[in-house]
Amino acid sequence: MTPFTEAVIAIITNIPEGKVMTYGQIARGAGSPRGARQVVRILHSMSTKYKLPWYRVVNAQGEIAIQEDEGSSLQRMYLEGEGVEFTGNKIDLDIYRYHLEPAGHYESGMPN
DNA sequence: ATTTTGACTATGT
DNA sequence: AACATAGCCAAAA
Repeated sequence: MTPFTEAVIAIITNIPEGKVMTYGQIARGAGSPRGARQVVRILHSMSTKYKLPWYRVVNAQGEIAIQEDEGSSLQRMYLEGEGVEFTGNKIDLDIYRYHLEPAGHYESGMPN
């Protein structure tokens, strides 16, 4: 198990309900900026074994990346069940994207 | 060893 | 907004 794989699993596991992340975003967070397709493979092979919320992962356009015969309607059902709203066949990432906690994010403008 | 294959993305029309 | 193209990179063939 590579560090990258472990990081990907950890990140996906931590996506909260009602939020989504993109493949590329996960890859970057796991330390491989061009590893979106590797994230796909990991999901493909580990999603059941590690009980990952695979359905909270969408492409960079906010669309479900799989085909109907692969379970796209199930994915949409899961997401809508968590309150994620679709506009057409897309999700508004400005609203539903989950941002990983950046390194330093303590209040910068906290009045004292 | 080389080629093909994706649940992808950024970029340019 | 929708489509094409070129990168991408590990696993499978």
